[in-house]
Amino acid sequence: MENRKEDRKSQIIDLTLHLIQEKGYVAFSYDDLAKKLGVTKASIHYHFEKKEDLGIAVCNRLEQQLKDMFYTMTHTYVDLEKKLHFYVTKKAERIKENEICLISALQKDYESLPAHLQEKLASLSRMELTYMIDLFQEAKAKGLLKETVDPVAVAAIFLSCVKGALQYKRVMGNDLAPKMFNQLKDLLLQSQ
Amino acid sequence: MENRKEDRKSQIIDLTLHLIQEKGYVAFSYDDLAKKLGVTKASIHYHFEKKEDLGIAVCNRLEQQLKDMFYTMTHTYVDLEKKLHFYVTKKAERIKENEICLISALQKDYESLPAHLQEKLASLSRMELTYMIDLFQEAKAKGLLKETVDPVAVAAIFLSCVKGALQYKRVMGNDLAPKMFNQLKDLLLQSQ
DNA sequence: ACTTTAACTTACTAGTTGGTAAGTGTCAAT
DNA sequence: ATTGACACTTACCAACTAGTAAGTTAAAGT
Repeated sequence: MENRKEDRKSQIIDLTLHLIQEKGYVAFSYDDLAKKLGVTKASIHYHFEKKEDLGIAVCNRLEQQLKDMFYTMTHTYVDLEKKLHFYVTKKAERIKENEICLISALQKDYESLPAHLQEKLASLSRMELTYMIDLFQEAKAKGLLKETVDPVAVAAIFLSCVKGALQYKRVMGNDLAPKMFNQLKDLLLQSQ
Repeated sequence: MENRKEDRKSQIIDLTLHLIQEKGYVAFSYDDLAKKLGVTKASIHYHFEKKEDLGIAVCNRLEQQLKDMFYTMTHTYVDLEKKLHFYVTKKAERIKENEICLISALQKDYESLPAHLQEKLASLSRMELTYMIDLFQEAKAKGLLKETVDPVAVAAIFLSCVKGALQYKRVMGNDLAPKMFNQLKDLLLQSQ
């Protein structure tokens, strides 16, 4: 059957996602995967011949997740304030589960990445920022944001804070992230 | 002479700083150091027996740099805007040299770090944030910031943006970072 | 019954990693 | 002249890395 193969492939990608979050691209190994799946290293190489192939598969999965999330966000809510709130809480949930942003996790090993993966990752990063810019642009057009707000700048600020909050959580506890996002809400949203 | 030894030690720490920025703690090796210094690997082990020892020396160097910088910042300027501007431009200089924040660079490999280094790094990270909180607290007391500003939250937001800007520079070019910091200035400072 | 294919395992290679033991040359102090 | 510390080098080691070649097993297709 066709899906048996796809199941195992998918399983490997899932596991790799978690391992990259935990250790990064350089530090995770085919042996880590093999041991956790109860198979041999060579079996992983059968599904993904080179580490780079697996890395690209992970990036594609990430791209799909990002697209799905922004699709859900823009199509399940009409109200733009709720769209933003959806994104913030969705990301905030992951902070509580100790899930570091995967794009950040890959970005840290950028210099050690094969060229093809570097490009993939750069385009992923641009994509995420572009989605965010669109969102703030739309929100501003509807008068939800303060007049002085530049959508490009706040998109970058917002994403930096999401990624930063995840890092600070480890050393500063759980209270900091909500404070940060409440503060951002106060600073950005038009008070009525 | 005493300083011959300290020179070489210092030289190794300097090089390690750059290598960690480039590749991270896990990915840099004693062989990298040895080749760049034109000596053998064993010679590096003579100065820093374990990789962890070198890691701790790097953290201590970092701590001193951080203390020096905040000392300079708080004692050469009175105005908060100028203090922050000093901090941002100091960091911005490093952006141009493709130097990402070293604390961030180490933080990304957190899970792979020896326990002692994890603690050292956590305290370094807390220290940086605490300095920043003090700064914003002082500024708020002087009425420079908006009433709704929480010093703890904005300190974390500001540092997240500094670290985030460094990462976005690679994929988004040089224009984004200034936009982010001008926006933050607009959002935080009391307009008159 | 035969062939093919997917999904492996066994057994390996070559290179790199952090780390060590033992020896070498240089130099300053005694 | 001898000692002793310093800053190394040579020559290792065991563990781990990505990656490969060849053989195995089970199931599906013909």
